Amino acid sequence: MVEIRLTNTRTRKKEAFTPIDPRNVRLYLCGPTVYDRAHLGNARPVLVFDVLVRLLRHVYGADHVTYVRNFTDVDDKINARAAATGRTIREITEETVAWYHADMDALGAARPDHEPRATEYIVQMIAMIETLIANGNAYEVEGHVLFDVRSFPEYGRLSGRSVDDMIAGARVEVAPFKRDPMDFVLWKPSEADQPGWDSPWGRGRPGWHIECSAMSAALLGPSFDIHGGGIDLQFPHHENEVAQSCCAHPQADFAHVWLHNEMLQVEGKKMSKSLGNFFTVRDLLDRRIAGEVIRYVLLSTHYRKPMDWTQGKADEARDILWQWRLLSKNVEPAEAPHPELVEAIANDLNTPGAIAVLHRLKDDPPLLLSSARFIGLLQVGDDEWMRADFDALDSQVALGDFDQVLTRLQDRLAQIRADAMTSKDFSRLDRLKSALIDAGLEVRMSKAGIELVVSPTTVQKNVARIAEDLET
RNA sequence: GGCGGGUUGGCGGAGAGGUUACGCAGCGGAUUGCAAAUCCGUGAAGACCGGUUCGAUUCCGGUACCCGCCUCCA
Repeated sequence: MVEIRLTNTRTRKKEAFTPIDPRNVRLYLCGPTVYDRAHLGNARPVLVFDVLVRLLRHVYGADHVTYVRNFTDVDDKINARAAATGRTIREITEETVAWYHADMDALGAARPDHEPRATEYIVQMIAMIETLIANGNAYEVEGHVLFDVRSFPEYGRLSGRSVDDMIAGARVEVAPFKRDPMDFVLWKPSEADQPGWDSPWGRGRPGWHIECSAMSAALLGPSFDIHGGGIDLQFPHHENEVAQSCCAHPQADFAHVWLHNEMLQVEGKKMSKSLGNFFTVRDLLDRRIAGEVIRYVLLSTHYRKPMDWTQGKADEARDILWQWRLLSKNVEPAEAPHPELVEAIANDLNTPGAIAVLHRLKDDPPLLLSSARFIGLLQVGDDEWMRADFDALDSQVALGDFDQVLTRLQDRLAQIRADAMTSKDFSRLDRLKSALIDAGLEVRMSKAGIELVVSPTTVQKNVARIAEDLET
């Protein structure tokens, strides 16, 4: 069996992965707060986990993995969006969930087994908060319930901070009713115009952190295998989850392995609205950058390193995928991926190493195909982006399939070339050739004949025009 | 101030204490009416300063610079 090694934030080491129960390997990934389109950085942990889940299913069996990713659908940002647009919270969250699904689908990320919504687990959250109060880890004050960080000696261990350090560096205004400045909210009161649920502490809504603790416990149990997210969630979100879950389930030990991906940058800078380099996955798709291309770029840097999104990388990825697509056209995939590729992924999800393996498989298209698919590339149906549409074409001639246009062109060119070879006058042929190259076509002439190959830059419309002119 | 990530050849980007990463670009050759594609070959690296070692880009310490978290942004 393939040995999987993962870097565990909890221990700061790369460790051999041993599931609690090999018949049911359980993972949890913090999902989005649904108030707007997912930006490119949101896609990174999703793809990291997508690759991880593919590996785990390969090793432990497709039916022996449970992958949970939540939707946070109660949050003050959502409330603000509703107030600003005059729409209902429900409309906004439903719409955003649908967007999220569409965008992540486009990146080839398989849907998790469960996608719980926070609002469906309020009962479990209230129960967990009651337990925390009963255990002496939380207290109610002025309609709020707060977690008492001093009651959990391990607090700060995941993120490598001590409570005292955090207080020293804190720049937060501390609510006067907190026992300790680092205490965080489990439950807070809602105004009449805010979403709220009845609870032992009055009508209110949950704090952010308790959601993930309650949903992971409900769907995966108090102890499970892998928990992940962006490194920015390590503190406070994940630290607080650990505190809540471990105190509510003292006999359990919550997530065994913590995986954190480093952040994404754009052209060397942090992606932010103020820098004007902020964009969503949908923005890229709308610019006709294929989901598969985005996936390739994100997987071409190891998940624990900061990664830079650049247009140059997107272009290179497009060209490589195009080449692989041509190579594996009409090819049946081999039965299994290349062992070295699986080994690379098993070694702390070394996706750049896996891509290097793919490059070496150019001579074996079936194996290239099965191996690429192991990391979600060259999937059936993801090659839509290779077909330019004819919508804008206002040709007089009915064109039919573009392949037929190319075949006709090839034949005409071959004829013209044969004539040129005898007359030694290549001027017309050269003019045609450069016109076709300008239109983005590859023109391959050999003794065997002429082959026209579409490239990522082919403007089919222009090629069709040339073909048309040649006919008349 | 505290915690963490990064710094590899022109660009992107890995593994490994000693033997080719890989890709893109470049260069040389084969091939071609000319090209393209393809094939063959090839140069090019490890921020800086110390230490450990027979040997370090890889381990340890320090310096510099970049980035992030500590503020419910993955």
